[in-house]
Amino acid sequence: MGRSPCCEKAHTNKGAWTKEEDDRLIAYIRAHGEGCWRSLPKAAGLLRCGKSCRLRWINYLRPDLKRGNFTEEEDELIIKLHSLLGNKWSLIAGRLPGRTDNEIKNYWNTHIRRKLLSRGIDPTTHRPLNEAAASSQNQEATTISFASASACKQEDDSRILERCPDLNLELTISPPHHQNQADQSGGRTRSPCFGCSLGLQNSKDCSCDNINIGTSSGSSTSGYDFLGLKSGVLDYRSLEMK
DNA sequence: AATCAACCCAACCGCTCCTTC
DNA sequence: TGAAGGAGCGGTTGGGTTGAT
Repeated sequence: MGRSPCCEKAHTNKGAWTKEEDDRLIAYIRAHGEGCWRSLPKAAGLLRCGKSCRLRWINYLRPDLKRGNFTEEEDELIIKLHSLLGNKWSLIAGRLPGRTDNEIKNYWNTHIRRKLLSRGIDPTTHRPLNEAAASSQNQEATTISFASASACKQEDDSRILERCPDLNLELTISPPHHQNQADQSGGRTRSPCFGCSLGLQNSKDCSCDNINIGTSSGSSTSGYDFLGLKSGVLDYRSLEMK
């Protein structure tokens, strides 16, 4: 029983994508945009599952992807965000323009985990290894993430700030706002620059024209948009507590 | 040069969440 | 209100590549 499969497995290709398949997918999305993934393969003449097409596009073919090695700054940012968000790779990816959740997840598992371990830091709890070992015997969850936030949000917030005082975590929940909204209406998307979205307004990292995206004392109705909730980088749904 | 192990990363799988009816 | 469909997410796997012996 259970759900019907997302596609007819018997007539779909699996495994590595060929150049021809890539070209077909790119051509189709250029012509029609990212529409319904389920129906896309048939429409594009691809013998692939819709999920497979989506993954291929998002992780590999999207034109805005940044290829190449991670910088030291990206490393540190990933570590910092992981300490706050846990394994919420899509949320973390939302803060790293041009990087995908899959890419960051792979990079975490292959590089950063080891890097943290070599520093004597538990990559799961972001605490010193000996301390992490001790607390794990304590049965008390110590990971600071949204997964544990619902029960003790206030406590977590203060702990997060304690560890990352440079990150402004005045989170606000607002209705989803899609980046292409402005595009669709012909307007220019006014999302904050990367620096601003990390709470670095007026710093050297801020490259935007100082759009007021709400520091805590900034815009009256909008709080600070740390996770890009208003800028459309992320959808507020992603922040739901488990 | 051959073999083996470790590493890397693209892709798959199964699940959850959201939307629609 | 609940069921079904679709999209997205995170964990895992498998094949290719690289480095060591």
